[in-house]
Amino acid sequence: MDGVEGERKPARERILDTAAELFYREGIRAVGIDTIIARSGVAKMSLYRNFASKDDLVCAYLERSMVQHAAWWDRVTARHPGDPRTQMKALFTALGHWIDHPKFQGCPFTTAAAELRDPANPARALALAHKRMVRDRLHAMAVAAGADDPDRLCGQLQLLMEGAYAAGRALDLGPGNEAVASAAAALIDGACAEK
Amino acid sequence: MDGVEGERKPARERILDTAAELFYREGIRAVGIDTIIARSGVAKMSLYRNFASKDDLVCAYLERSMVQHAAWWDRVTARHPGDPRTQMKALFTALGHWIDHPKFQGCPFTTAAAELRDPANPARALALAHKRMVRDRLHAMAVAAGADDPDRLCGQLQLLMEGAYAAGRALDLGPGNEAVASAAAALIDGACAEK
DNA sequence: TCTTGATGATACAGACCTGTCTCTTGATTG
DNA sequence: CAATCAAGAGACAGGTCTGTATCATCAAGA
Repeated sequence: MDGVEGERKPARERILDTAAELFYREGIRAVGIDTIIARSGVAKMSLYRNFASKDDLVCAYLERSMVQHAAWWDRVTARHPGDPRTQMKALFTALGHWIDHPKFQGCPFTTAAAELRDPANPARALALAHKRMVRDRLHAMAVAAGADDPDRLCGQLQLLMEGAYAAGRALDLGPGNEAVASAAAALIDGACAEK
Repeated sequence: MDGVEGERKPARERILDTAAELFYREGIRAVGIDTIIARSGVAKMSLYRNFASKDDLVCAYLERSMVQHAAWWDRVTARHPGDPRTQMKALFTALGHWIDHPKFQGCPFTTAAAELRDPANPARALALAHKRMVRDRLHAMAVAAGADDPDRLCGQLQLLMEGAYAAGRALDLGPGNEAVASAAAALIDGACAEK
């Protein structure tokens, strides 16, 4: 309970930490239960006592990623309170930096959806739900920023966001850093022109 | 002996047709050799006589997709000879329409790269080579269109292109059709304005 | 007719994956 | 000390996957 520094984390957390890192870096289908077991130093039964199945573990990984993503979003926008236009630009600038990070491997939700095509897969449903949430938050910001056509700007920005995730290290393209921020600024300024 | 008269549908072609459809629709890792065999009505040994391995079949699928993509690109740009600016816009308008097609399932190369993370995988190398080729063609068009900063415009457009592929049916987002064309037009006009 | 080559059908080997079961260890608590 | 319970270790079952080997079929041509 008291989470002392020297103490080992509970099995469930070690499993989830390891699974998250491996799923993100190597892909969900490419990482087997046995690998997660070995890397987290946990018995197989400890995994299946904490998670009903691999699918369940994947869902836990995505749910935790959603929480982390929301925290990142809030952190960035909180730096420009009451200024949605600058908030939007700041999100894309931050995204451009994240793309250049050595650990960047694309969007975990987009990747999960690409790997898990079955519409009935609960992890896929989570990934789609996350994208809808992002869309809603972008739309609200576009409205708050006074865009002439918030739907259009929101759609354009989400295209750009997905493109930034796809074109990063995952595809070994050149530095997307500058292009992300500049494209977002061009679209935002174009859509919020004074009239 | 060598006289390759075109027989109606050699086994090799039936296999490649079936594999391409299944790989694209359901994913590469999700489709097994046995499924391809059953769906194309071919013996397993006929597959392995024509393709050294599943990896080899995946490469053949991607290589054929590259040819088809290049043909599509040429078809669209040929409608506006000598007008690179309109050519670029036409490419994104066409892309917006393709996204709404019922069979659209994202970019086959991006998906392949997402599924096959091993840097040594030859199919992954093909996917990355394709993206570089697209980048080069876009860059040449940006130069020809007289963009102030061709590198920047090229980067922005490729971000947008990847975003359009990712945000289509694969992620169940709203109609990207209009957003794709309008965002491209905004970026292109913005980059070629002062001249 | 006999040969030859391509293809279909099927069994099988070996590897890997998920998920279950049993046995043991070690820490906490009465 | 004794009881209890979470967790480690590892065997195992049942399935799927890739790739190989064997045998049967069928058509074309000398």
